[in-house]
Amino acid sequence: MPGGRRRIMAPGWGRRFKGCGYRMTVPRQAIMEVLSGADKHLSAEDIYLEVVKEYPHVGLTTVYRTLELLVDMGIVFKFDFGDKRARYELVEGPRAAHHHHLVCTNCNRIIEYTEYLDEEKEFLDRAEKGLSKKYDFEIKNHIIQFYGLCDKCRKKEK
Amino acid sequence: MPGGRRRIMAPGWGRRFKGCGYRMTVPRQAIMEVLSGADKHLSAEDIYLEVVKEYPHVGLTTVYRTLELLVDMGIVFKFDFGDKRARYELVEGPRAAHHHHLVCTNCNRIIEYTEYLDEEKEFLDRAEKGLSKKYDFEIKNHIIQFYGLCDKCRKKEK
DNA sequence: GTGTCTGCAAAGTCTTTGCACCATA
DNA sequence: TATGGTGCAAAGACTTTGCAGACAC
Repeated sequence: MPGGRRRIMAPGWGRRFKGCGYRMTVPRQAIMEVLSGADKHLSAEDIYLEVVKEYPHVGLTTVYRTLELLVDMGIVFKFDFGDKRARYELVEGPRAAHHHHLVCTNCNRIIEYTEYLDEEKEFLDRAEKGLSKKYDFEIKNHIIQFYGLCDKCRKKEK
Repeated sequence: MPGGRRRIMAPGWGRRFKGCGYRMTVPRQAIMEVLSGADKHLSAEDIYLEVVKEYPHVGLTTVYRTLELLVDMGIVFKFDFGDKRARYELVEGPRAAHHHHLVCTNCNRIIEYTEYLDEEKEFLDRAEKGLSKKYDFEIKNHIIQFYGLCDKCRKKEK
């Protein structure tokens, strides 16, 4: 379901893995394909279910291990939305336009938005520059999330 | 340890609980005191260990249940830093100056910063206003986190 | 007195680990 | 062939649930 029928060969990844001292394998290839074709952040289980359709022998453990690898390599970003399962998303990729999230604290619905990115960029550039200098901290990524009630839950509360 | 020896009576809370249809009890009072005296975001267990010092009969379950209540009431904010345990912090309170976090993805150290809040406010005000209108979303809170490597971990990596 | 709250123990959920076998380079 | 990778099952960590007894109002 996530990623649909698309088969994307994700060609450059083998090199990327090798460059980091890792091997390219069938499960890893499959996971990269799912991530490349995904149109939203996926949980480990989402990815697993997708991979298993084509490669039934692959285990959930491998998905977790590969995701950890990908996060370490900086290829994938890991999100926490407050429900307990983590979500994963390609840092850069065909559809990985930069975006942020509105998280409904009642029903856990997640709305992505891409507005205000210019204003954001201006603010973030300044903050990142200043903070990394002041705290000697190498910033690799950031997250902005707004929490509150989505339209449906607001209506219910009334 | 978190919160030290301070005993803060947190007087208004009883009314707040009642106002929401809940009762003020000894464990709840104790938890509010710990949160009020805390000088950083605490995990459920941190709070539990602190409460138990004074009220040994209180259970961890009650801490979890109370925190959930407090989050629902909008009194406490719940953070996820990527390690799996959630952290809690009073939304407003004696020392709850607004701040954000730098999270080291290697050692999980968390650095709070309060710089750039003016620039941030400007950007956030505009974004909040626009987003809540566009998505009919009632924004109650927000989070900004930068991920990367802290000074110590940068040195180690070299 | 009544409905809420609490503690304990047990269950649940997501994630990680141990280990023997397998596959990539 | 030598490591690194994999799957399965079991363990682990944090959090939630069930239930009888206790307490606030």
